[in-house]
Amino acid sequence: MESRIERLCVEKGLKMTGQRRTIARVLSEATDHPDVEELYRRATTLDARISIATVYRTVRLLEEKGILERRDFGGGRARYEPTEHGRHDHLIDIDTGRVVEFTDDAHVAALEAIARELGFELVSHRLELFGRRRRAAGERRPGAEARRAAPRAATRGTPR
Amino acid sequence: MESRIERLCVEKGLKMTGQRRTIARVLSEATDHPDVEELYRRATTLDARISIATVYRTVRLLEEKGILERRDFGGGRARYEPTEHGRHDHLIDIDTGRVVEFTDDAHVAALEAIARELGFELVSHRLELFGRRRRAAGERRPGAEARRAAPRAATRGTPR
DNA sequence: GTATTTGCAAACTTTTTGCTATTGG
DNA sequence: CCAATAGCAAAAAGTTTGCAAATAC
Repeated sequence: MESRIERLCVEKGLKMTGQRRTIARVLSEATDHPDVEELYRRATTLDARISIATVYRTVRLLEEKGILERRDFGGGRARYEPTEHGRHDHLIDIDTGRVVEFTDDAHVAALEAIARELGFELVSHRLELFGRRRRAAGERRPGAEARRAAPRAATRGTPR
Repeated sequence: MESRIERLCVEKGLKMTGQRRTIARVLSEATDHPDVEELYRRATTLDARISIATVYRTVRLLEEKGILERRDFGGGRARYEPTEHGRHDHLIDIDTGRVVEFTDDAHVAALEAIARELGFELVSHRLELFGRRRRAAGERRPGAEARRAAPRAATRGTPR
């Protein structure tokens, strides 16, 4: 079956190689925000003859075509997600790194107003909230070290 | 004269070497958001025996001490600015790359509400607006190519 | 059939690090 | 004096690219 992303690729007139089909499928099935290495891992599970260079070239191409969007949640790696119709922003759990999506309908208007006040027309925006899970009374949260480390998501040279 | 950043360093008990003093001064005098290479350039103008490794180590240290804040405006390089008392966000002119600062007092409350609704306590946030200068009627704006290229600020491998 | 795409490995950019020499307090 | 820091050059990590072989249309 043809994946959603594959359909979009065809619509854009892209030549559909086996590799692209596989990557498109991985992207269509993803509900998170994988980085290139993760995409590569998932893709090679389905088809071993895909190189990481192809994954890089493909995400770049799909981004240029407006099919994918590149995100940066800190940590030095670009992460990707399919372009959605409904625009949304992200909240990152600083203890676990988990990403929660939310929409900010009412918000965008406020942002537009801010931009206009500064003499600009708002083209796009990036809003990321960093938060900590609120626990019920008495509930304990993860170790203190994690709490110290998390706020600055992994500095570049993090060993795997 | 002791620069503002240098004073903060001393307060934090940091050993003030000549190099750090120079970098602190450069940071204190900056009104923009320089990346490491730019800091290095400015610092070596004042004192030639500063290595780029020291600049990297210093910004990292100052960031850990809460004296500096790391920003990412796209383009693959981290940019730095002294921690301000008044919190502010950024609007990036997608035609010129110029960064405009603004405060969003009323906004933060709204963000906190969003986080709370999702079950989180807001720790920090990142808000960047990307906009285009609004011109008076009849005024022309920069070439169309620039407009196409700008939204994705320079991909990694940009030649100097 | 031919223009595109792939794999591979090498190059490149940004950032970190090991080691020795230097220096601030 | 001695722990902390600097310089240098090499290593990492992420990403891009040149080129020959493979492939979609």
